Amino acid sequence: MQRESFFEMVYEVVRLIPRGRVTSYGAIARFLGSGKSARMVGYALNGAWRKDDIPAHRVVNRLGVLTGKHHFPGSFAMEQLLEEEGIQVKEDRIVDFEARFWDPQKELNQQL
DNA sequence: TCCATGACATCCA
DNA sequence: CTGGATGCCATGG
Repeated sequence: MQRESFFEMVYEVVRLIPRGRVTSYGAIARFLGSGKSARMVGYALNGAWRKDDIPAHRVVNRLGVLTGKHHFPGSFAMEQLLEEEGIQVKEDRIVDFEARFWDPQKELNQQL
């Protein structure tokens, strides 16, 4: 029995994303389980904005596009938050996405 | 239980 | 580049 919802699991992973790094919905989905779908991650992040602990701006789609910037509370732009951490954003896309990419499955596995 | 929705991922035209 | 279709599956009505 899952004590936390799928959302909570996603939130935990997002919280672990290092500053100045980004990850994709699909990566998180694979990390949680091959059976999960990236859609669920996006769906979960949809409720993340309610929690100020969740750096949802570090989560983008597989192309590094800020697909969810439209869903942000409004005051703060996704790009602004990203550049604040040293991440360059150009045309709603993350510059050097591959270099900035943070794979939970890989990175966390090293530490564990 | 069925139906609709969704911040995705892939494939194809 | 755009747009449509399909797969994926948790959540809510």
